[in-house]
Amino acid sequence: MSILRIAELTGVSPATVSRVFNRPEQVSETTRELVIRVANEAGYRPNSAARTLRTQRSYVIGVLLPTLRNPVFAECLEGIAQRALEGGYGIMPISSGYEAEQERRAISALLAANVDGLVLTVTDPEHCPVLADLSKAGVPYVLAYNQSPSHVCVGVNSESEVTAVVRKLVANGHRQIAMLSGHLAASDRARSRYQGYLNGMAAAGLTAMPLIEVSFMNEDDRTVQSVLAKSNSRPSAVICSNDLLALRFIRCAKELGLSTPQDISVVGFDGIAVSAEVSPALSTVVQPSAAIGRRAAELVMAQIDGDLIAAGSEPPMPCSFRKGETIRALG
Amino acid sequence: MSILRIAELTGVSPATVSRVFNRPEQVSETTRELVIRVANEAGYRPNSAARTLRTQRSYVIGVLLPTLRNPVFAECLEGIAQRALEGGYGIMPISSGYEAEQERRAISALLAANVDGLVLTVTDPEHCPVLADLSKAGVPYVLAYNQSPSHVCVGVNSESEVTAVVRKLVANGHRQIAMLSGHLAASDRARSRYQGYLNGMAAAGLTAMPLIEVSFMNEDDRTVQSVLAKSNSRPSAVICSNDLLALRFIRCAKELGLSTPQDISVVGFDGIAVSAEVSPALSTVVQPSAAIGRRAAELVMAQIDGDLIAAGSEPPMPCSFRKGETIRALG
DNA sequence: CTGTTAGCGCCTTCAT
DNA sequence: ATGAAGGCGCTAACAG
Repeated sequence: MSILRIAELTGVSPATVSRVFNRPEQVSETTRELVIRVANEAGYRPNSAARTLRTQRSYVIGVLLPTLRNPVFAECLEGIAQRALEGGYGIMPISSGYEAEQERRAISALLAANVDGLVLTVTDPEHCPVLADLSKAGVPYVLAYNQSPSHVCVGVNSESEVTAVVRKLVANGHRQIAMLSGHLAASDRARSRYQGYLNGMAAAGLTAMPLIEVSFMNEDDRTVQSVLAKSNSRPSAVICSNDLLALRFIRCAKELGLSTPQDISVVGFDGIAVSAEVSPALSTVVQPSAAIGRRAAELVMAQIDGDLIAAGSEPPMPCSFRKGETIRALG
Repeated sequence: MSILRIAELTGVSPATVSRVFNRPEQVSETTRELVIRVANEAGYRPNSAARTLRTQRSYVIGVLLPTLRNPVFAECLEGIAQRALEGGYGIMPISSGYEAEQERRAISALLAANVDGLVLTVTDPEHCPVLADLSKAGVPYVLAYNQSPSHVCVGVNSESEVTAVVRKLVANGHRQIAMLSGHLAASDRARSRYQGYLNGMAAAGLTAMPLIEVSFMNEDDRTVQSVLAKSNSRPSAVICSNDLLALRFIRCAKELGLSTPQDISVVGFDGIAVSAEVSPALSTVVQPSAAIGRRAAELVMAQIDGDLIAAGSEPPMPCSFRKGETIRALG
């Protein structure tokens, strides 16, 4: 069922049928209505491959995210998908599992699929060969969550947000504040959040405690427990670099007989929906994940349309703080 | 950078270059290596739109899921994406938000994008116009989570799983067992789970309690509270039709001063990762969501390859039960 | 406002 | 084992 068939059926030329779908205003109302009616009756659908081949536009945005098992990325993906759809685009997502090798493979698959642009979250935007490949291929892209002066990025200011959390904890009487994070090497977000922690502690005139670094995906609750075991140097509050980690930490502490927030205060980062549904509700920095996704999609679409967007020109999006129930005021 | 350019560069014909990528065994080793080397140096990528136009295969699977905000679907999507990638396919997901109108729109967008097949979860497989559209369009599809004798479905046997839960609760001394669910109209899964509850109660010779039906997306904790308020008829255990609901229920109960499982036992359904990380860890029926996604993808790919798969021929996948910490043994 | 024409890049008989 | 040729369905000049 091609445009030619519709042309036959209506007695107009294929070009006119094409115009009806692409530049309706150039076609007389009579013809237009005729064509539309016949096309509907015939169940005609324009063939997107042919259109893509001809116009060199696939109307597909590729998406590369670390994982969908962390709701923060799933929410973001939904934002991307929605905004893309509104703009007439489809999306093609792949997860990288935080692995450089898979990142490569994924990008390669996405480029092979002729995507017009990409939204992605990479491990390290500063040393990332795939990004170079993309510019070389001339495919516009936008980084989500990553922060880097050399690329177009959509995200929040993790650093200052965490600094603000430290300030808040200090205001609540906390002095022994520790930070729990996944491997810093695996995420620039983790690094900025840690930096924000260091800044906050310094600003408050406090000594930063050693970073508690866990591998997150694995079950290394030991590390955490060993830190909590030394009751003399135990932190009174722990800032976790994401909500999933925070939830796990709370559970882990509880197993050692420490309840939250009575014995230890906990703050997360991300604001995933479920962390508000549990009890105690997690106190956390809420990132606007869906909005980040939407904005990122918007920026790729703009670039695809030829707009030039300067690296670093996108202001950080605002976070909100969810008070929750996992911070206790001391003294 | 087309196949013609590579042909020029190597001095062979375009046909041979094409063969190198599609039927390498038909090309002499010397030529093959030459072409591959040159293609790599030139950064050549086959153009998928052209291939699709020629072969009538897009190597894209469309995916329609209710939402990604429920991790159960995000996990499933990841499974689909992985398996599809392994099979050389990309995926194009859209969420329906549980709304029939959006379902229509999404399917239409997906068909317009020339997908070769679809994996989808619909509200009601028995009265679903979009499914009819799909068969009419001749596009193979597989339902995930839905259960229906008239379509190819991948999922679990919700009904018997819930019945087993009732049995388990009864074995733990529970008699007053209630069920909490989202709107039955919005989901055939919810309906089967409820049916499983009814069956289980009947089998145990117990009187089923009135279904507690909430709208889930909204904040109608009132309904729940009003049920818990009547201390005389309060259930000793509540089966929730999904984990998110269970988590919220636990929180809700706690606000009324009822702790889980001391005052009330709770069982979920889905086994989303996060429900194991909270404390108390949720007792729940664990669906193999990623595996469901993988299998569904596999079945669409098989159908795309021409295999005929009979409706209802796919056996339900096995669930496991996560013991968790939200069931208390009575008496 | 509408028709004619010429590819977009690839695959695939058919021939050699 | 390789080459030549046609066409998948559509759109964008260019005419008229």
